[in-house]
Amino acid sequence: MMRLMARSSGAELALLLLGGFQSMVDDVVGELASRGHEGVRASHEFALRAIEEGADTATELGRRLSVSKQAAAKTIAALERLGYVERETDPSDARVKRLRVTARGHDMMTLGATLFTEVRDRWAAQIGAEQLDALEAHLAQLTKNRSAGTEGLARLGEDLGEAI
Amino acid sequence: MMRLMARSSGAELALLLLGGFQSMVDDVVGELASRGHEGVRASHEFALRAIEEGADTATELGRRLSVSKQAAAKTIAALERLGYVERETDPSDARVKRLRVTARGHDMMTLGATLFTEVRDRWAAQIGAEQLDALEAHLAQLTKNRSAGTEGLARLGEDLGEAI
DNA sequence: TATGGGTAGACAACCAGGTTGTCGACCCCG
DNA sequence: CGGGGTCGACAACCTGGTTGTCTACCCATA
Repeated sequence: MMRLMARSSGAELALLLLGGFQSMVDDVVGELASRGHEGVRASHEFALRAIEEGADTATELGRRLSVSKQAAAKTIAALERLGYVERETDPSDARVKRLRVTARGHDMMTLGATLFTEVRDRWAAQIGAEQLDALEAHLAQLTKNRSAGTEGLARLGEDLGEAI
Repeated sequence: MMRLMARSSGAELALLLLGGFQSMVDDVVGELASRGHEGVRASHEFALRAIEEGADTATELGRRLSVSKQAAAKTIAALERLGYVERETDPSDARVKRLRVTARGHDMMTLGATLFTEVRDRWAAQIGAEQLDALEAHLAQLTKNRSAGTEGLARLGEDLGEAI
């Protein structure tokens, strides 16, 4: 029996995709930390963006992120602790706690977006803008039948379990 | 202030990479489950491969996976429970429990590798083999300075935390 | 030969981020 | 005015990591 069986080319590709993702995220999160946003995780950025885009209650955030409302509530608690969102009871419906992204939250979102784009620009410089555009387009095509948006993030835990 | 701020193109790319990874893994794990390997996670496949390639003790597996030996021990326990590895005390060093991949373990690894490759082949059919090769080559180039191998997997939890 | 330093693995406590289930408060419709 | 559905809180639990501590063991050296 042969030892050291070659890693399948498919698995290689999966690892490469994961590595690319990790690389970007590590970079952005690290830079974010060094610019006054310690403790933030990429998930926070995505959740914050969802809130800003209208998911301004725990239940709705859970829906957008494809996660239970309890899980969303935990994320919100973290966001609140870090000063990125504020909660206040909706005057027109005493059941709901309305979420509002704070100024610091907006700062973080903006900086995060910028940092992500900077990484992408660096990549473009490295392999050529056309190549990177093509890579992105192909990836979009290959995953277009699945929910590749922010919702996908929610299933990361699950997929990670499966994936790591 | 404008609402609905566009997602940064960089973040978009990160999400695409993650989506691609998830897509492959979901596919493979699902197929594995339907072929007699229920309960296996992609991490198991990677850990098993590391064991087969020589990381045949808990401590060494931890090293390869960039994870604590305790975490490696938990993975090994899962692998053992699923019947993919066996442990026995090393006759020449009573401290170590030597790991051995079982026949079923080899089956799973082989099938997993095949399934990953099949997904890759499907992708090649979808966007063209040259395009996929180029995508892979570019990704490899972009991540070549980081440990893009199996070790990266271990940090998934961490990165996920950061990333989701 | 005794002893002590380093290593392997077991065990416990803990944490993060998910899950489900239950509950009280509340809205709104009939 | 009463009841069904929704919101958020709380509790218990799971998974897959972490650190710290402990015992058993190997090995080198005084």
